[in-house]
Amino acid sequence: MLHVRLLFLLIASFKVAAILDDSAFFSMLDRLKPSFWRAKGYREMDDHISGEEDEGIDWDTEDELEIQNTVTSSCSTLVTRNAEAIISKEESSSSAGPSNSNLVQHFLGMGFSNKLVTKAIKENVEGDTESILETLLTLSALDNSPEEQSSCDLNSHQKQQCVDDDEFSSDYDESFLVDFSESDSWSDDEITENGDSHPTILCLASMGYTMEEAMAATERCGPDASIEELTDIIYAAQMAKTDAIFFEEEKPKNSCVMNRKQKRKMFELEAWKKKKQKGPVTDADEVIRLPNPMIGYGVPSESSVITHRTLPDAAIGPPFFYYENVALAPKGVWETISRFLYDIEPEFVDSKYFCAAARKRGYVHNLPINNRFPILPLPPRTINDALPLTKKWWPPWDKRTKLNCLQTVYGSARLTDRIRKALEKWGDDPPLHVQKFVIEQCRKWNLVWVGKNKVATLEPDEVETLLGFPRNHTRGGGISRTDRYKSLGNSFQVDTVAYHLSVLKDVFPNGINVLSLFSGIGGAEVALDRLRIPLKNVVSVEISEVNRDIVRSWWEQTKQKGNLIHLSDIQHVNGDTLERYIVSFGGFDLVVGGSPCNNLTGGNRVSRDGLEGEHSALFYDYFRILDLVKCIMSRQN
DNA sequence: TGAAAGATGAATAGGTTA
DNA sequence: TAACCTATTCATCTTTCA
Repeated sequence: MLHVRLLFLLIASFKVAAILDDSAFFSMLDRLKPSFWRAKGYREMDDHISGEEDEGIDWDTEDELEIQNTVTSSCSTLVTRNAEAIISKEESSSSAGPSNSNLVQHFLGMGFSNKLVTKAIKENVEGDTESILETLLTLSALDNSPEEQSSCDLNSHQKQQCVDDDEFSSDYDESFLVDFSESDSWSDDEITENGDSHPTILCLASMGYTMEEAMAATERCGPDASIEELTDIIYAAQMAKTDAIFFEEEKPKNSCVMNRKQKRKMFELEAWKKKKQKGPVTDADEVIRLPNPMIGYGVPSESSVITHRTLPDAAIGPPFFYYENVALAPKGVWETISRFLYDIEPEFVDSKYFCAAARKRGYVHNLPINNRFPILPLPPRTINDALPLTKKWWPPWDKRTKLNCLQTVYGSARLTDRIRKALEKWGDDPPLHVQKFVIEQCRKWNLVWVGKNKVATLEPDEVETLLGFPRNHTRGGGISRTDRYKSLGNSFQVDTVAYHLSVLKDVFPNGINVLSLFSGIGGAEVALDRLRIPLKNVVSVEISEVNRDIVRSWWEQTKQKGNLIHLSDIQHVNGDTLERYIVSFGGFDLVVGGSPCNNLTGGNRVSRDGLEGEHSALFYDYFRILDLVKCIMSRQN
């Protein structure tokens, strides 16, 4: 078996891209973003479960069992050793001459040691970066030749002794997910008798995944699965790990597995080379632009409608899924979301084409897009039609016909009082600067005219109506006015979502099984109900007790015939949970949800951190669960 | 103690103009 | 084409008040 492992060492020593399809390779590696691995520690399972949820569930999933029996591969030690060199402060003081300092720093930043960089530069006097890079790769391979791996290869016992030192661990903040496995029981039996292994497994191993990971993923997805699919599965399994694993991560590492940082380094290295070869990234390559007008594949009120699109192969097949978030997210966010959700192009739609309030959102889904229909009657699409009592008092110099986005916070009574007093000074024709001030405040806080010189904030029930919910949907049950605004502000615009989901009515005439993630106040459930699509089984995952109560109350008041199951924390939803429901229901027909936008929205002045943000990172749980559902369901079919 | 009010800009896109 | 202007944004934190 030794020669097989030597092969791994060689593979890891050279460009992985050479043995992979470029797009698959970069797609896979690009997913390994820092935020991806910076998920918060998982807490104990304490999901609140109602309905038919059973007690005494065995939370150890088959997936986890597979993972927990995984082992570490010695092949990735190569990169580990390089990475150790990266963070050596002593080494970081370059000995190269001043003229090369930028070059040295550049390669140091890639993760090569100062020693190797200096040597490579000396060997390439012309200073050609491409040549230096090639030399560095070669030197890295030699520097990590099998002879130098004495403490880290050959058998599992010895591998245990290959411990990442403190310096290494401290530098790699993503490393808490490094150990996919806790045991280290890789036996040579897991390589085929003749010493060969499936090429895909070799590729995965060369990327730093353990052989067990690679084999488990291959087993689950079949031998013909793409590298991208396999890495997705491995990731999903990783994310399904419980906190016990994370606590283990705080201990000194006994693994030689290439960690996320190292994988990222590899990606950066390859990406830099690719960039050099192709030149600067162009808009056409990567940037997702918002459409103008923002009508997606079409809205009821517009004549130009796209009725056909081609989905990526990985996106085809059950379940249907529907993901939502704010359109105006920081740059790169939608590219990442799209990349994770099977490279489906987002559909950006402004709900101002459905109702009287703007709501610019992006939707990634694999639903059909032909034969959509809206909920009837169509909701009013102007402020005056939606709020007819305001028409009488609307001054001619306020040209608004649409409200801006319905937010989670609203203007105060004191503000509207100040506006009234400012206007009363001037009679019917306030000067332009006063008009400008008033209009600015009205736009900012969505104020409407309710009397002479009187503006007012929207009432919660008016917000409910504008968003397509039943009046008083969020009222009562102990919820404050402030929390009503907050829950509503975080919700779907029902008519918009229903228009997209309407295609499911013919597909599931007898009802639908729904996995609703980040349910909130039940926008998806209300949309399906308003479409008259029977809700057979709904597993609703929502962290807020107040919101869960709202949905439960709606469920009872609308006399739903199906089953509603509530789970609280999406981070506790694992493969076993999902498999139980899938077996019980015969599968989920729709996975729907919009993950938190807190760290994406422009209104957040404190922590607009993108998908790395504390809340918005939960997008990866949406992907994790969706991918698990797809995998479990495909395994059952 | 909980609810409401007030203070806190930047990122981004689109339009206009020189 | 670049510079400038305008408009928009599923928010967070601290203070005030009843």
